[in-house]
Amino acid sequence: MSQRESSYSTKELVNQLLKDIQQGVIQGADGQLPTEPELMKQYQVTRYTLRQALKNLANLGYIYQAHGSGTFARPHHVEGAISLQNNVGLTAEMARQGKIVKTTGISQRIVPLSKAAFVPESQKLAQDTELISVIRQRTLDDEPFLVEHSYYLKSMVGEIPDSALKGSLFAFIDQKPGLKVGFIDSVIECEMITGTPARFFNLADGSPSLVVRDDSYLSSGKLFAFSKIFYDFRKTKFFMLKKMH
Amino acid sequence: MSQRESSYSTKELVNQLLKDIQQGVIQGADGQLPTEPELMKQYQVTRYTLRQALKNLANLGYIYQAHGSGTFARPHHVEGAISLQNNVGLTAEMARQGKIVKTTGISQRIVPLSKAAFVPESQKLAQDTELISVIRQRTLDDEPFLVEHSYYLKSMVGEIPDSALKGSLFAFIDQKPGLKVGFIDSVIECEMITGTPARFFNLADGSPSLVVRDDSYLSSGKLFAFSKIFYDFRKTKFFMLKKMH
DNA sequence: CAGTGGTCTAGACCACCTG
DNA sequence: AGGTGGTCTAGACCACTGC
Repeated sequence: MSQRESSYSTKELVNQLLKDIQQGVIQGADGQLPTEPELMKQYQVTRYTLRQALKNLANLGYIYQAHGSGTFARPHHVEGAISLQNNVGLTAEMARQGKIVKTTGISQRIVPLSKAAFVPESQKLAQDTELISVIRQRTLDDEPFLVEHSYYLKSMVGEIPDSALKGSLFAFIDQKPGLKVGFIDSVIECEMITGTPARFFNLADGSPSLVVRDDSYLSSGKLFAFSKIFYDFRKTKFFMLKKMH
Repeated sequence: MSQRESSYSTKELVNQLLKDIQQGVIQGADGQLPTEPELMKQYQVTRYTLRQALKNLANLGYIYQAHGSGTFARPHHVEGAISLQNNVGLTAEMARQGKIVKTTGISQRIVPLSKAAFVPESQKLAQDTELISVIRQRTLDDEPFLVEHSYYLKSMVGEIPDSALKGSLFAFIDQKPGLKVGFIDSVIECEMITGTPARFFNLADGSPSLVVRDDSYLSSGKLFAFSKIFYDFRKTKFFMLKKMH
């Protein structure tokens, strides 16, 4: 761990603690971390900030806190799995595991809602709502991995430059002034696929696929996009940590 | 909303707020809830307790808070979906939606780890660890829904009476003194099934299934069970809310 | 600029685990 | 009994939104 002049914000403390945990410089041989009073002193933060940071790390699966016993580092995650709770984006998350996500196929066009292949799960929009339809094929370590079909509400996000389509569309939206992503409703299911997705994965029509349906909202609560992502079921595992209380 | 003598705990406040939101007695026509100072006054709690409760409700998808604008009720969840974040158990969650989960087939036996059909994702145990193997077939509204194969560490949970096998094994564990469930690692994937699960679902060998692999830990951090649940992919949707920040 | 939720401080007391 | 994390109080200041 390192000393600092100004005090840590929760976010900074999360990053610093994570670094120190991964380098093994704060936990003992049994994985136990210092007590909260000691961590408060070491990192010069109040208990509130410390506990916010520890809660974040627990939600990400890096530590757990046992009432009456102490705080402990956890052995690492399931290999190759995609965290459902993590929100750094797919590319960044895979990069952490040394894997590379590339976008190999893109198409963009404008359609009215009435012509969309699917609609949001829990929201009604006018039939003539203008949508930007984006279909992307993406690979993981140069092998077919997913087909993503997204609809963005044109009235909310404006134009999407081709340069933004190759990387994280999510980051592009978040950067625009006045557009802050708030939350995403996800539905995970298993569906038979045909046509383009099946061919991209080199699977027969009628093969299964792990499918994630997302409805994306701004922090203001307004829907700005909805999408459907087809994953190659042979290469995909989703991971999450459920906490009891 | 109702008046109370003693002040609410966070958990009680969550339940009370949820009731008041679902009955529509606190939000306006546009779904906006009173401001935090007003809610503090109405429910006689401090801001800390109130915000803990609101955070819980937001994580469950019932409300969202928009910085600078206010707190709003959200339209309801995806029909028939199983929340990945909810921890009341499958039976109770389905009951909320008016659906009934029954256990139709049970088998229990003792096996060593070396004979288990699968092992925990991220933990090594001795090959001779004694396990209680439990296989259960469960229906949703009297139609085949899932096949669950669980292994419990005998040294930790002791005997499991037949009476406990019909309902929530989870609740049975949690009730035993000294056994408090802490967290569960879940991995979701899509897998081809054959044999018993396929026949239970009336599907051909090689049909897909939505599979959830759980590793269950006590609050002390010790693994006490691991399981694999096969869901009929035609009837299963998982739901979760991802929050950004 | 007024009003909203978001972050942080400082401190008290409670509940749980271990010796 | 002593030490751990969990909950709660009371209050300050910051950041964002909308008029």
